[in-house]
Amino acid sequence: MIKKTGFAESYSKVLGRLEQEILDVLWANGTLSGKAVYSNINGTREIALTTVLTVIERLAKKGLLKKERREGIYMYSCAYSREEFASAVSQEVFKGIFEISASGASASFVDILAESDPDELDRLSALIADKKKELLSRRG
Amino acid sequence: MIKKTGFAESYSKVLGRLEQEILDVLWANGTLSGKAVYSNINGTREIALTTVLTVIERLAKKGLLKKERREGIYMYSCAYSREEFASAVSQEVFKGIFEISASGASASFVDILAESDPDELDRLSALIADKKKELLSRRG
DNA sequence: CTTGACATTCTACGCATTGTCGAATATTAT
DNA sequence: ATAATATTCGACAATGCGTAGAATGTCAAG
Repeated sequence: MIKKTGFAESYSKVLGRLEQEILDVLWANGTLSGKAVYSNINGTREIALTTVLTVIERLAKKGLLKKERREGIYMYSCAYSREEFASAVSQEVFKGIFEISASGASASFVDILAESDPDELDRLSALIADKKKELLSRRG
Repeated sequence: MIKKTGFAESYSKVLGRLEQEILDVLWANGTLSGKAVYSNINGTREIALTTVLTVIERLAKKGLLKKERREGIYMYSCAYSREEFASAVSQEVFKGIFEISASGASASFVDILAESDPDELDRLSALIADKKKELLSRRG
């Protein structure tokens, strides 16, 4: 068991709230106009159109969204799938954590994975098996 | 293989540079005065004493450092071991990433783990097996 | 070609976090 | 008490995110 420390919450930030919402909407819907994204989010909470558009633009500028003009208006879509995005971010985050301590990380990973998506445990086992084979064949 | 995306670096930040340096010095040395921490870091690069002290204070305020007066001056030490810290931060970070995509995260985790510490793969297998048992017994 | 509706961009503020320090204050030893 | 040393305070810059009004651009109908 791992102690409740209270300090760690602040380090969990991968995406801001609105950024996350925007990506979620686009992952769910494929390609949408800025206004359509806004409509989705505004259905849930009060927010100004320009707020959503501003953050959409920032995400596009960062390369997370594709922007293309279609029949007069700009349409946005995610530049990376959920999985691609999670992979890329994970790589960096994991590197950072391993720099602190590799041993502490594995245990936490399994704990949290089991909590958030137990079925993934099997898939993870398979991934490890594959990776081991890969390593062996590379050496042998 | 995972594509180089370029956007992910910014999301890897767990600690700021100076924060990390300070914790590293204290993890390596146990308990030190602020000035001693400063000396360690100043040996590597130019920095003002007060800069180091300020960040030390912030870390202490966050609960990451313990502060106690000993023979007239304040001494600092890490409130958590490297492993504890990595665990706690990992938990939060993993939660955040799993919200995006658990499968993408697993793949990356294995990749990076294999790269940075291949022997940990076996340990990870064992952890998964244990966790599965744990889940089964909890249900059954 | 002008006008009005709608789309897009610009600019800017607030807040939080981190790095950076000098100045002010407190403590201690002589 | 005074000088040296230790500690705290307040400040500024840079960055990132959320927020949104103002300004500008686009385009079709009249």
